[in-house]
Amino acid sequence: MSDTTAPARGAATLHDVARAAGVSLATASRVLNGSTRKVAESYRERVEAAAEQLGYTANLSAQATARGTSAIVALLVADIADPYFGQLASGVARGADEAGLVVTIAITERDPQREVKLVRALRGQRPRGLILAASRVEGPDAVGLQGELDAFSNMGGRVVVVGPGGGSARSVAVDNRGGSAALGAELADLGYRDAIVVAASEGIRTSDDRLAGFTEGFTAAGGVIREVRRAGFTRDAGYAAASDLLTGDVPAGTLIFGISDVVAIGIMSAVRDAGRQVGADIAVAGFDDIATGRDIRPGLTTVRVPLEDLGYQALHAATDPEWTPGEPQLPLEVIVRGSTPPRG
Amino acid sequence: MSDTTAPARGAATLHDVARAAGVSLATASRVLNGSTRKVAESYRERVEAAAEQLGYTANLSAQATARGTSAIVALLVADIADPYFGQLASGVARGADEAGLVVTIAITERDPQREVKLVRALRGQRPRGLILAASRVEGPDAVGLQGELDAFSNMGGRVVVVGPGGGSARSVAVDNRGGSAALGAELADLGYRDAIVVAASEGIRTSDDRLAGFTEGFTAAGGVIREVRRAGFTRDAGYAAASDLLTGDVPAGTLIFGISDVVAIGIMSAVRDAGRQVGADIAVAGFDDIATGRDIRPGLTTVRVPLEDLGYQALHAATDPEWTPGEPQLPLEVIVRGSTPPRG
DNA sequence: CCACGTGGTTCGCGCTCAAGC
DNA sequence: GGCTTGAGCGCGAACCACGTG
Repeated sequence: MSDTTAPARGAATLHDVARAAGVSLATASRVLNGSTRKVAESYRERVEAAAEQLGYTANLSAQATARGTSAIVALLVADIADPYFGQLASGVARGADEAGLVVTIAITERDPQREVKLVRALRGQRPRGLILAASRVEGPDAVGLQGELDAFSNMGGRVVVVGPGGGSARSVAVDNRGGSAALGAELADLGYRDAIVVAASEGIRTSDDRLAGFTEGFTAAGGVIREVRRAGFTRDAGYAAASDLLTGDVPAGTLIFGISDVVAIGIMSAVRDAGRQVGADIAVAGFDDIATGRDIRPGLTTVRVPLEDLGYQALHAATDPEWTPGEPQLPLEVIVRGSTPPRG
Repeated sequence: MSDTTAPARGAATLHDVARAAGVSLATASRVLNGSTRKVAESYRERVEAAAEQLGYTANLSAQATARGTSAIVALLVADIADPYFGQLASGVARGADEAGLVVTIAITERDPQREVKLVRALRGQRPRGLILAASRVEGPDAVGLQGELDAFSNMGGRVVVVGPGGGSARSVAVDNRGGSAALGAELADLGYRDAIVVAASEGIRTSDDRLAGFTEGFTAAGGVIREVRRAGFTRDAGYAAASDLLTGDVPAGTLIFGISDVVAIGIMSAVRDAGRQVGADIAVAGFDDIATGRDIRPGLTTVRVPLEDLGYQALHAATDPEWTPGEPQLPLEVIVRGSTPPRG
């Protein structure tokens, strides 16, 4: 008469379940945590009942050490409160859930040094995959990163970069150049002739590509890029850049293209705070189509990128053994809203 | 002449490091992963050098099984793309980072059944703490949840509920009632007399408290709640409720209070799509003060709750052994913006 | 001879998987 | 065939074995 059904301090172990069911550890393991081998129905039922009754849940850490591989995917973003990363993370989470994986998240705060440290720390978890959603994998800042990333790869983990990839990592990319070229062309068609671009620092591929594409599309259709301001990817950077811009002489009818929607929203606020009007006076456009762009007035003209799908694809790139780069190239779409009314 | 410095397939283990440094496992363990015991400087250096050179990082899973406790905190949110949860998660992540913890995140999609499954799955990780940011821990839906939560507690994990807590779980709460009472009073002072509230279902504490508080503050100052509509916590729910509302007769000067900013933003869009104007015509107010509320026009009147701090506190509630409920009650502040202009 | 301080050995954490009966 | 036994995953923490004073 042993105290079999004790709720126990500290989780029930597989051992407890096996004992309660009167079978061996291996048998219990087979029925509860998959295996190719079969086990007789009668045993299976007993084990399942015991597990249920003890509230057993496999200890994933132990499983991971025993199996040598974990069920974890790590996600690295610059700022989870930023809607861009939020939507992306949504897709990652959905995919992970479907695949029975758990996602751990870390925030770089856009600090390359911090990012290196985080990758190193995350490596400790031996995740199956690592998704980098906000990093420059090239350039001088990335020197330490590459080392960590390689170490991660050598460990058997898969590295996925969202955006322009580099090196051995898989990458899930968006056609930034093509999308902004289409945006530029469309806006020129609407009658805009003078544009200012608020971009990030040179060397940041996403920014460079969007700038290049926009320039291409806009000038080809007869527009002129008056100026390129260097800011960052945040709302406040956009606000500051535009505020500064507007202390100078910006004629009505000028278009300001923010390198991302978040930046563009900062620009819109700055325009208004400078006593100007968004739309007919100063037009604003962005890139990404975050949800907010739909609810602000005037609506924000932008290029829609299916962010959630992007995250979903990143997850699969990180976990599917056979995966071919640039699989389903995500469809981009120019969306014209009130922030860029047609210009006579 | 053994192949000591081999980069190795599959991560370097503590064993590798010890061998490379010519010491025992225990010594290597002592220098790399804390211990009360000392080890001679000469050994220490050799171990550290070897670890550095092999790119060693402790296997957290193995550590967790050996120690019997992990360095993980689990976070459960309804939707990570929702700015409310995004900002909250930001604070959780910051606190975790400071404490050397890793956070794993899961999305409930506001589905109670799903939530139960997730808690069970997360339990497998044996996290040190579990933060529930979006759940009703009371009511009929919560019956299964409570069981999982108890199991989690019995395992030695700490459960923290963001919002009105229940049962044995710690909770980090916001004074929803007081905040919305203040908001109601302030709006009545501005001259509003008729209000419609778009809330969530009855039984959801956050919604109930905000509704009760608002009613209290608004009526005490002479206002009248004309109607309470039941929707949900999403932008689309707010939009739908308000659209429906506006097919009926809603006189100018009416105030619509959305149970959260996200809902309020949906309401604003619906108001506009119905051909009405936000502000002097139909006034709108929300709760939370998400970042977007500052950038839309007119600005959204709301109650500011320091969401990031809330997340930060939740993390500490989940990890600090000595922690007293309702420690620093978070300061709330009514913020009046253009969506509720003073009414003659 | 007995503390003490420092390094090594060994067992076990909870689990999986290959080999045995 | 179906189940069990046993070895081992990477690590931590007792425990033991020395060498000093």
